[in-house]
Formats: sequence, structure tokens, C-alpha cells
Amino acid sequence: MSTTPAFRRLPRAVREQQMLDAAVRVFSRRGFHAASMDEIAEDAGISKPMVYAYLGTKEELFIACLHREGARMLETIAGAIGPDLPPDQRLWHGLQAFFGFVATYRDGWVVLYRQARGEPPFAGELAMMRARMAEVVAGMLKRTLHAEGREVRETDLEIQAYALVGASESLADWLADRPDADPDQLATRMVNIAWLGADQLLSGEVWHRPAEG
Amino acid sequence: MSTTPAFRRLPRAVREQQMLDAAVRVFSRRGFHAASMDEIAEDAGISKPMVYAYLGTKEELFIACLHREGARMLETIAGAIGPDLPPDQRLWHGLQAFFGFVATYRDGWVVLYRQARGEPPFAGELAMMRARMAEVVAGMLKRTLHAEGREVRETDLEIQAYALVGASESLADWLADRPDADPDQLATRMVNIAWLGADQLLSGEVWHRPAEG
Amino acid sequence: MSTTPAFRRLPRAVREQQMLDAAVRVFSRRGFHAASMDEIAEDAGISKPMVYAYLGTKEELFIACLHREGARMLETIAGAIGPDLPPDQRLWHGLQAFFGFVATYRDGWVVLYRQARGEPPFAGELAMMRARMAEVVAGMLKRTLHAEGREVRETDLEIQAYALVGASESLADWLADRPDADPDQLATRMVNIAWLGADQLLSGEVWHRPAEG
Amino acid sequence: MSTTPAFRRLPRAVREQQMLDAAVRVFSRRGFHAASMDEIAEDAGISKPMVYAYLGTKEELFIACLHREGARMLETIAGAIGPDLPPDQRLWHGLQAFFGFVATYRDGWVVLYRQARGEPPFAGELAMMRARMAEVVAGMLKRTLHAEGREVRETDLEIQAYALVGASESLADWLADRPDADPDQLATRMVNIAWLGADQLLSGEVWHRPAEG
DNA sequence: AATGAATGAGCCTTCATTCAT
DNA sequence: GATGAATGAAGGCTCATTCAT
Repeated sequence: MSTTPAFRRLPRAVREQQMLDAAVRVFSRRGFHAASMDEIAEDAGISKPMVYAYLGTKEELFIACLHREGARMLETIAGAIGPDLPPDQRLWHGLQAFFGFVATYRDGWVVLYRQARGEPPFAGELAMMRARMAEVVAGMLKRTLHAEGREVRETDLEIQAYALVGASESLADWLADRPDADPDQLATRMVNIAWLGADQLLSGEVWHRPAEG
Repeated sequence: MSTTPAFRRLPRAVREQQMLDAAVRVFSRRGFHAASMDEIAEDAGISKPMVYAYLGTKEELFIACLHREGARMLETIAGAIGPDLPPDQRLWHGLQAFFGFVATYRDGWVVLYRQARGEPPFAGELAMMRARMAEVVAGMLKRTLHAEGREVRETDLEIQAYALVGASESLADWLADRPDADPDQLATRMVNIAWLGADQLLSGEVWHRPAEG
Repeated sequence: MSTTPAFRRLPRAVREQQMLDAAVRVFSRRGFHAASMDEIAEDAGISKPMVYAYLGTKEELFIACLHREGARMLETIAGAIGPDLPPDQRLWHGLQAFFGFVATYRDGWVVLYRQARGEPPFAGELAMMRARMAEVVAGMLKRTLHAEGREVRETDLEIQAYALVGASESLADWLADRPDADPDQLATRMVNIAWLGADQLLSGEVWHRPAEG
Repeated sequence: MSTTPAFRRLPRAVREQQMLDAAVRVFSRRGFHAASMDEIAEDAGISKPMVYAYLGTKEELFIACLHREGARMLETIAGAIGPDLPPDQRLWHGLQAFFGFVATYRDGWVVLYRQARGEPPFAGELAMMRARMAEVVAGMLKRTLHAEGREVRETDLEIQAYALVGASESLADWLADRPDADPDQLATRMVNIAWLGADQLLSGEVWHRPAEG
């Protein structure tokens, strides 16, 4: 019977994680403004001043959450892809890891995606993260097209990239509200959508808007 | 019957619209919690008790915003599609109207999509709106597939629908931050993505996840 | 029986004075930091938010106190001296008014002199006020000496001025703790001290420090 | 018996002095309330519980500062005067030592004079110190006058004494903000002011207030 | 002897909301 | 119809102080 014998007086590193866990939970549930430091402290089983001592202001605390969850997500994906994976399997493993992250760390995803978006202090940084993601996707598309000798307008590439990112986020969000759904199924569908999008751009067989009037 | 004859003592309906305009502006800029009734009243050029008298509580005011902007969006789309449009043109005109709405009523879109999402009191209703939208899309897909005699798993249909909705939202959001972008270009790309997704489901030529191990 | 019939809902100007009265009282009693906005509001017979609405932050409130009491003091003195008083009577009437102010607005003096001094945010401005006062005094001394054709080191003038200002302040402070003392007696003594100081600088009959060793 | 052999594990007395040094520094800079025990401990290079263990409560710590600096000042002055100094030189040496103390232990002076004054818990004791000082001065004046066979009202004596004390304090405070000023110059001027004041009381050649009206 | 960990209490500030004029 | 005046309630943040190691 020697499981976690100590109750109080835990080392700083442990407490910080507990607090971040609680903060992510509460921010996910309430949103940034509606969350109170009192509730976070209580949820973490610790007094408020400790939260301030270790993680600082409410805003800093929220940023710390964003950083931890963001880093966790990126590491999850990067770890799944690894350095040696052949290019045609990278997308699948990346998406699989992404949806896996969302299923496992649901609150982290909600904080990153639903809550940080509308709050002016954080929305900017989040928008930049998304922009980088879209850039990566656009880069992938571009390389594929170049390899086939086709050119596409830069704007169309960017738009296509944002559409793919948005589709993935939407599915992730769908998953966040359905704990029993299968992340891998989402990844599979998403791979299909992505390949098709690339094929379409590749083949040039596109639909054009009708002439007005 | 002169034009805008008076400045004060406006009829109630006009005043209400002014207030809602101000509220949408402020909510879009600050988010629900960070927006203060003071700022909204000031932005509307009206005293605070008036806001309460006409539109009730802050929460009711926010809901009124959601209703007006949501209705405006739906009407814009419905009006563009109309009753007599041949099926294969409905998607294009619908998307065109959708992105047109976002470009014209940017703040309304931001309130609907970015702000209402994270706030527990409203998130539910918003989620339901999205769900209805996804259902409509899924219905369209299903009809197309049935017409060709193909069956697809219900879940896959739902997922595909959410992906399309998410892609559209992502592009709308992209548009909201780029006032000079062309809504019609987005609509065109989005039509392509949607048709192709349908084709893909139709042809059955799908990618399958590799066997694990 | 028509004395002050209204109890609540007073016009802004009245309430502001009530609040400033209360603030001066409390700041005088407790000092800037130890004074709580709660106590000030209660002492003013009003709720805390009103204080914030009318006078702003605690720091701004304190500054408002300094301004009102400082202005009151200067006006009292300027009013007593007036424009037409012959030069040899200005000192007496000025000092009389000064000590009169201290006796009448004891708390105002305490806030200005005892409390504002140690608090870094305000000490600077107060020091500048004193410096201006010392300059005025130094100017008076200089003119008197010049009229007699005598020269004195600038530093000695400044020092003498600060000594006179300090002496007056000390007497004012003495008076602040003795409600029954006679302000005019202080003014009389102070005039004597000041004239003597001038005479002394004038006559050149000064004491010199002994040679060291 | 090497010089400053160790860094930690210093004997208690030394540690206490370090803490008091830090406390005086911080109290001088911030004032009693604005100073935090954290800052004091950090400035002393020691952990907070040590401060509590050695010097007790914040209030007790402040009192310890007052005591040390007050004692230091008195000893400096008493040591400069010594037991055998002829009466007519006591004033000069006393003032010289006083201004020397202020120049050397500037922070101590600021704590004693600027900070302790407004804080109710300490103001009383400080007022008593000043009162004793004024008594001493008044005693000196009285003896001088008695030796010449003149009588002066007790209150006038007390007032004159407070004026002299205030003048000295004002010059000390002037010195505290001008690190390069010469303390001896201040002492010289102050002696002149004091002698003259005595002479004036002595000679009876005083100015009288004009009849009112 | 020395300190990291921990907290109760309090203060400044703001906000949604209402009342009396 | 319209508004200045007013407040209960709550939330962010800090601080003096102590305990367990």
C-alpha cells in the first residue's frame, strides 16, 4: 500500500502539471472569461495563491495551457510521422495521430480550437498557428503538382489548403463531442478527401462558375 | 414622407436595429464576456437602460444578435437558391450567397462562428445549427448516391458532410480576415471540392488504411 | 423643517464633494495604502462603485484629494494676500492664512504633508510644490538683499528658504495635533523668525564654523 | 582570524544586521505598506522564514529599523557633542553630526522622517521623539534667556523650538535628495538661524501683529 | 539552521442590472 | 420615453504569515 503516500507538499513540477490539468479542464468547460481562478484552484485541489505563484496571471496561465496542449499535439503528430516514413504514408499517420490526440486530450483540443479563437489576446497567435499549418499543407500540394508539371494559382493553393485544414478541424470538433467515435475512421476519410483534392487540382478537370446573367 | 426626418424619438423598430448593430459590432470585437453593456450602449449612442428596456438581459441581447445574424444568413442563402433552381446549380448559388454574406456582414459571421462557439450558454444551439447544416449536406450526398444505386455507411456520409461544412467555414473565416478577397473564388473552389468528394464516394475508388503492424 | 430633504439620488457635484471629504478624512487617518476604498465609500455613505464611477482609481482619488486641498490652500493664501497689499504686510497675511488653513482643514494638511510624502507615486509632485514654495521665499529674500546692495551665495539663499519653509511646516504640523492652539500666534512667531533670518543675511553678521582640529 | 571568512552560516548578529540593512533600504524606497516581506528577504539574500525567525512580524521589523536608525542617530550626535564640550560649541557639533548622519545613512533618515510619519502604528512614537528633541531645544533657549534675566511665554518657547527642529528637518530632507551637497554648510547656516532666533527672543525686539481692522 | 510549499484574508476593480426622476 | 444615479456581487491578484521537510 505505498501508492502516492504524500498528499500535500508536492514538488513544484508535479503541482504545476496538476494545475495545468485543472486549468485545461476548466477553460475547456467555461471559456477563458467565464473560468474563474477560484474554480481552477479548487479543481486542482490547491489554493489560489499557489496558482499565481507557479503559473502567474490568468492570461499567462491560459497561454501556458495553449503551449502545453499545442506542444503535446505537435509532438504527437511528429512522433507518429517520424523521420523515415515514406512520403505517401506521412499524411495517413499524421492524421491518425492528430485525431488520436483529439480523442485522448479532448479538453486540450477544445481549449486550443474553440476557446482561444474568439479571445482577442490569443486569437492572433492561434491564427498564426493555423496559417503555418495551412502553409505546410499548401507546400505538400505544390510539390505534388510541380512533380507533375502543373501550375496552379498561389491563391487557389492557399484556399485549398485552408479548406483541408478546416475540414480536419471540423471532424476533430465532431469527434470532441462524440467520445465513442473512432478516430481512425475520421483519418481514413480525411485522407481520401485530401488525395482527391490533390488529384483534382492535378488533373485540371475542374468545375467553373457559370457566366452571370 | 421625407427621408430620415428626425434624429431622436425614432420608432422602436429602428432603435432596436441600431442597438443590434452596435451589439454585433462589440461582441464581434470583444467576445461575449469581455463585451460590456456600457460599451454597447455607448457604441449605439443610447443610454444603458434603453438597451435593457428594448432587448433585455445581456444574454438575451446576445441571443437576439445570433438570431438576427443567423436568420440573415439563412435568408440570404435561401433567397439565392430560390424555389426553381435546377438541382445542379443549387450548390453553387448557395455557396456564393454564403460567402457573400460573410463578406458583407463580417461581424455577424464572427459572432456566429468564433464567439458563440466557446460560450456554454450558446454553444449548444450553434452546434445544432451546424448539425442541421450537415444534415442537409448529407441529404444531398445521399440522394446523389442513391440515384446511382450506391450505398454508403451512414457514418461516412455524416463525416463527409461535416468535412464539407468545416471546409466552408474555414474558408469563410479566412475571408473574414481578408476584406479584399473575392468571395466568388472561394465559392468556386468549394464547389469543386464538394463535387469531387461526391464523385469519390460515388465511384468507390477510395483509399484504405494500411493494415497495422 | 425643510433641511436637506433628499437623502439619496444627489446630483453628481454634491456626491463628488462628499466623497472627497470622506477620502481626505480616511487618507489622513490611515495613509494611502492602509486606507481601503471600502472604508472611504462607507465613510461617504455611498457604495464603492460610485466612487470609482466619479473619481476613478484609488490613486486618482488620492490625486484628486491632493489637488483639491492644494488648491484650497493656495486660494486661501492668495485670497488673504490680495493684489494690493503693501509688500511688508504680505508675509504676515500669507502666514496667517496658511496657519488658518491648517487649523480649519486639518485633514487636508495631514494628507498633503504627512501622507503624500512617503508614497513614491506622489512624493515627486509634492517635492516640486515645496520646491516652488522655497523658490518664492528665496526670491523674496533675494529682492530684499539686492535692495540693500548685498550679495549672497545662491546655495545659501536656497538653504535659508528651505529652512523657513521647514519651520513653517513644522509649526503647521504642531498645530495639526493641537486643535485648541492659536494659529495667529504661530503666524506672529513665524514672521519674527523670517524677518530675523533676512536681517541676518542682510547684516552679514554671521557666525562662522570654527577651524577643525 | 581572517577577514570575512565565510559567506553562509554567519553568526546571528551579523545576519540580523544584514536583514535590517535590507529592510531599511526597502522601507525607504517603498514605504511601510508598499514594501513586501518578499522583497526584503530577497534584498537581504535570505529566505523569508529566516526574517520571521530573527526579527518577527513586519511591524516588529519596521520598529527594529526605527530603533536601530534612531539609536544610531542619537549616538552619532551624542558622540559628537561629548561630555566636556563648552556650551557654546555644543550646538554646532550637534548639528554637524546630525547632518552628517543624514548624509551617511540617507535611507535611515528617510525611514525615520518620511515613512514613519504617516503610519498610525508608528507616528505616535515618532511624534514623541520629536517632542523630546523640541524639549531639549526649548530647554537650551530657556537657559539662555534666564541667564539674561528675561522671561518668555512657555508657548512661545515651545513654538520657537519646533520651528528650529522643523527647519533642521527640512534641511536634512533637502540633503537627502542631494547626495553631493555639503552637510557642514547646512550645519553652519542652521547655527546662524538658531542663534539669531535666540537673540531675538532675548532682545525682545520683536515684530507684533498689526491691530485687526 | 534554512527553505520550498502552502494558505486565509483582504483589497482593488468591474460589471450586469435597477430605480427614481 | 429616456437617463443619471446607484448597488450587490463577484473576480483577479497580492501579501503577511506558517508548516513540514
